[in-house]
Amino acid sequence: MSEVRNDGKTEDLLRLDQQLCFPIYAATNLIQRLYRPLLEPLGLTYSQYLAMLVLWEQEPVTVGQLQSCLHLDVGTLSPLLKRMERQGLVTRTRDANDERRVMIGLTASGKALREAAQQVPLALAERVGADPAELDQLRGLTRSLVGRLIQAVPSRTA
Amino acid sequence: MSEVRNDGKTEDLLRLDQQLCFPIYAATNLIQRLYRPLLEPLGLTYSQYLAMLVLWEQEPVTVGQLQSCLHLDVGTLSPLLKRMERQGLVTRTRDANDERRVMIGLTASGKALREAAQQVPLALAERVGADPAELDQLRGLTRSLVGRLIQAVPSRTA
DNA sequence: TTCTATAATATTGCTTGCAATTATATTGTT
DNA sequence: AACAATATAATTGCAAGCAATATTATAGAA
Repeated sequence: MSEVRNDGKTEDLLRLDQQLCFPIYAATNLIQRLYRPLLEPLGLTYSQYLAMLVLWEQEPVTVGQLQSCLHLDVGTLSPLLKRMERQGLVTRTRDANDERRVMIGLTASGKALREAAQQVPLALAERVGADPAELDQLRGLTRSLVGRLIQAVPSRTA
Repeated sequence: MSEVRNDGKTEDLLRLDQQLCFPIYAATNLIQRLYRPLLEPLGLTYSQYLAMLVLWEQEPVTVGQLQSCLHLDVGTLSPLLKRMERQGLVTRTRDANDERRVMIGLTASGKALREAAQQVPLALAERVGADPAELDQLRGLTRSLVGRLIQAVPSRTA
């Protein structure tokens, strides 16, 4: 009988352009499409590139450390790292002191790849061509959101 | 011989916390993990939820329209829509005027699902618990980035 | 009309991404 | 020492996500 009963406020909350999640989702998909042709010559996917960014800073690192750095599930990282090992970028070795841990290290060619990767960030920034100050502000706000999300998402370790 | 030769500036560009892409990437993954338990009772994945948001606003719609609304590849949308059809949420019918087009419409239960979805945005906002003004600002900046990205990403229709 | 170019969607093959489960190792308790 | 609890990583099963390719339909040119 009654038509769709809404006070008008809750109805608007379902509009696509009211969502915050959607532009973030769209941005990450579009960004990955932009990275692809830049990373493909390096033999890297976008997530592999992120893993390499971690490893180029610190190495070796356990799978769990990578997990908490990248906020990724182990079910994502395990096969990803195996593919990277198969490509000769990283080494996977059990920690002798704690056989549960797997240490991820860089091979020589993994380390060498850093040189070629140097130009990726600039090439991408050029393609996007946005105001650096605006991007800085966006990064800050997004980081603070990520901080909140980490609190909000139930840790699967429980 | 020579150590890693960098001027220090380009080196920093490869640091994970220098990236804008990474917090966006992490945010979207974490957001989807937050949505999952809210959407699972509705029988929706996150991307299916986004498609429903479009359809609840306008319907029927062609696959191509959904594609440009959501900035998704047709290779993503085609199977997604088939799954939604199998679940009885949407209908897929060839346009009689142009047999190339497939019109996506809502079934009765697809329309009805809107009621149950009403509480999702508020439930999520509550879990995240961030300053609404900050989120508004973030949404604005992200939207403008998405606008730039759309320009930057080569359209596959070419 | 006929033949080619373009448009719209679908399919294939691959890499994520995650929940749930499993396998193995360490720690803690008794 | 024995055994449960915990920690770490791998595996399984499913749904995206996209590039490349294929398929079918319309539009355009000859």
